[in-house]
Amino acid sequence: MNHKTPVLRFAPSPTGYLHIGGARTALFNWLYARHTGGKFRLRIEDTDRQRSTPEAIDAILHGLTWLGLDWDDEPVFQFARAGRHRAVAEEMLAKGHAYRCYATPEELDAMKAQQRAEGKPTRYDGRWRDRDPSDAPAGAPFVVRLKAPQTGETIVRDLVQGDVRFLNENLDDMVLLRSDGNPTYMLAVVVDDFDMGVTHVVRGDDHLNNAARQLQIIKAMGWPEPVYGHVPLIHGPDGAKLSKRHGALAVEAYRDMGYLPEAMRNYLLRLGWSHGDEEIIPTAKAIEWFNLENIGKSAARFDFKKLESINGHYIREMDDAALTTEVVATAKRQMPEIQLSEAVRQKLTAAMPGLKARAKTLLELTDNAQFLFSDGPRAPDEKAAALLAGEARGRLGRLAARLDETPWEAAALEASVRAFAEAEGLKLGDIAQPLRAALTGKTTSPPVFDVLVVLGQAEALSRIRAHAD
RNA sequence: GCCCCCAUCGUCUAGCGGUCCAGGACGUCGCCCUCUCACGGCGAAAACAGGGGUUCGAGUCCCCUUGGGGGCACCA
Repeated sequence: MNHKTPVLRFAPSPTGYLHIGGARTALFNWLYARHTGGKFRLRIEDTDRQRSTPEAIDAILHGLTWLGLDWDDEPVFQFARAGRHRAVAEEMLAKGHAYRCYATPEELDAMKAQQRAEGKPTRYDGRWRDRDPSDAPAGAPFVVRLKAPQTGETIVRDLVQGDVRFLNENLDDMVLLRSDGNPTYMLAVVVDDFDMGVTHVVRGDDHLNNAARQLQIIKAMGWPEPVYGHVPLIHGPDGAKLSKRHGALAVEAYRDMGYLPEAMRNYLLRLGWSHGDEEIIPTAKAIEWFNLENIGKSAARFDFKKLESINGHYIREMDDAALTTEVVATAKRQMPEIQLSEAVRQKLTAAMPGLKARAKTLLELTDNAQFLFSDGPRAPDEKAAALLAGEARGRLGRLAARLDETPWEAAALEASVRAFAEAEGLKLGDIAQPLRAALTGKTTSPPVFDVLVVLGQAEALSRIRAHAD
């Protein structure tokens, strides 16, 4: 192992949004870089010209930014480096570590078909490996293949999975340069990692097999081996592979569902990494504690319930004013026409201590805060309407008269309502619930005396009288 | 088909040969608090996939089976 400052990288291919699995991989890389004082770099693997789009690049960058994962230096765009990749292929050719293969696609198909028919594994048989270059058909297209070792084994020393051994006889001579002169992924990754000085390759374990092949190129070039860490994939709630149907959403979908970036980081970290029994791990602690050794070896399922619980925790921890800003932003996103005045913002902030204990997401919080969004009587929902029927109207009317005389302060209001209940021979709940319904239009809310205070006397009384006789 | 990885409560996990009749968290179910719903507190049910070894002793090491997952392109 070397003693240079670690350089980590996240290398998404811009063929879609940043999904939750990629987000976690990015998080692990970022945490390790921050933990060690190393670098966290980005490389956009845009060599698939058909499927790569600028929109996807944008989505990935925005996703990372929302998650709070900042990167060092400028992102590297892989396609722009094709020339360098070609040069390395040439160098390998010159050193005898690679050779030209003139087999046509049809020929290779036939080869594979026969191997299958014979029940043998389908592998390139090395038909051009030792052929004299003068046999080459003049002017015919060719690919450049790695002259891979045919005996012995390639060992991936993985910090997560341990030593993983591959028999070289099972790895065929892979293509380095396509017949159109463009590099393959295997070549490009190795060259870029080397040029970027990448010391630690942390990525999904769907790349574990690739690591062996990439190692063969690295060895042929005599380059230093990076430290590998292949992280298990995340599965959907049903245990199946993550798909759009369940969980493989763009990270920004989580923002839209009302999750906080800090909560996402905590949840994602805990999904596959542990530090004893610690569950609540704020980012500062995460940076302090993170290591590659404690990454779990098995795939994890995504569990919204736990995410919600952690999100609720961070909401409760969050500053009231900051939360108000989030609520306003959420309300605007949901109801673009809404105008929330400075007065409303102040009420929201004042009510926030009571509100935030009752919400697990920003969506829920915003929904529960709606009774503060505008003045005027509330249209009660079905359950609230039931509480406002019958005797409640008369009681509310008499209560309003009493409240009119009460100092507008929580303790005094509570004393007043309790006295009223006693005078009417009621339990506190018998009047508090209709009161809540009149004030908020709902059957649940923060403590009703706090609601009275936040609303202010005039607004509160007007809402009560709207449902009183 | 071939190669590779994985396997502790429903879920995420702790456990790195004895201190584990297996601990924490989410969820679930009780109880307490209480003006509602939450928050908070207390408590309960709930797991070492199966079979062989190794060892005085195995959740922890080895092998097999089973079950999941990933990879086998001139895609990344």
